[in-house]
Amino acid sequence: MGYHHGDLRAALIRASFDVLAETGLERFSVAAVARRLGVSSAAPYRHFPDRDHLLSAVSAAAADDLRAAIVAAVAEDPADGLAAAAGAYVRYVVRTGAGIQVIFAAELYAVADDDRRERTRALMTTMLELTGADARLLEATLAVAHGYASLIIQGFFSQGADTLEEIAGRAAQAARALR
Amino acid sequence: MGYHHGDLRAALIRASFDVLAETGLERFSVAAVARRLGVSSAAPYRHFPDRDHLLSAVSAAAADDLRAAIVAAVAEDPADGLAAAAGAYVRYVVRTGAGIQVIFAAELYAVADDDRRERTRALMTTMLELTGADARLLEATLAVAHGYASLIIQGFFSQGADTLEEIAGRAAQAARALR
DNA sequence: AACCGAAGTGAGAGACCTCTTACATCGACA
DNA sequence: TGTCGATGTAAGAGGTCTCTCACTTCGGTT
Repeated sequence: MGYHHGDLRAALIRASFDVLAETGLERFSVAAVARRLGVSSAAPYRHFPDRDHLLSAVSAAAADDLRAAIVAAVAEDPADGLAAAAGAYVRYVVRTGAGIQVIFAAELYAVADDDRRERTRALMTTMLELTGADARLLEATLAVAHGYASLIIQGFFSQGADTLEEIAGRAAQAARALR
Repeated sequence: MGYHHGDLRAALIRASFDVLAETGLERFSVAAVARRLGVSSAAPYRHFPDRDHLLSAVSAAAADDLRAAIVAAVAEDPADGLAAAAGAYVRYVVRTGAGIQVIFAAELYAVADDDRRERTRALMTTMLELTGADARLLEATLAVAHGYASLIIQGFFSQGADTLEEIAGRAAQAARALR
């Protein structure tokens, strides 16, 4: 594949996940994403007007993926929907490593990207509709899942001691207790 | 107050909290802390060998403060200890705005600062001892509190709609349900 | 009173980042 | 086949940051 990449826009979003997982949002840079793809550091600006818009697109993609993962998990175990959703949430974070850092990142709200905001909202309302939980219980469940996920990302769990799968299970268990 | 500051070391740590609250860990910089205190950007390096050691000291201070807040809250309502602790955790975040971003930040584990690690550990064992909870329940409670706290910091709750105090109450309520 | 060390300062090297500009390449379509 | 627009590049302006170095200030000790 030569001068032209093919689908750089999509590749940038995918590579951004990797960079976020490796360095964290804190050290995320457009330049690092470009390097990872072997394109010049100017190339991303053909597809996104600035760094924040790239991150915003990453955020929208993450919200969509997470939503899909939750939908699938709830479909598999509808009777225990919220717990399944919480487990899926944590597993998603383990898999993608980063989406979460960006889905709810306030700084990105500055970007005039209604798409993103909408997809985050869709994520929430989907959970509401699927599980039939009231807003309060949903909020608590989200907090549990987000708490476990954040702790994982921040390196709270000494690796090796617990499988991430075990942690996801405990998150689901905790969500179940909330009801 | 002239050329010499008095207690710049402590002032740096305090100002770091403000900077963290305003800009987030993501955009934290030693230079910004120095600016805020009106000292030269070289001054902090008289007290901390590098940026990570400053953040590590901030982290240790945050862990201590949070621990004290939790101890006080549990003492006030020992029968409902874990819920009180969760509420205190969220309120602490609201008050200091930032400590949490740094207490569990994996990147700082690189710093050879056993003090910090120890104080984070003390925070956990204190909760264990005070409340008599088993490790599993404690973990779930921490996740709830940390989840609510992270969501607040990330701007998930549209301000105005809920008082932060109300949110802290809901976090405590959720923690209570876990038992 | 003189001095010494702790704690400041100003200047700047070196790294990295964001984003711009002028130019190069290539695929699609006339 | 020729050309044109989309998508890439190289170079660089301008910014911020971390951390260093040589020098200054000043409180406390002798």
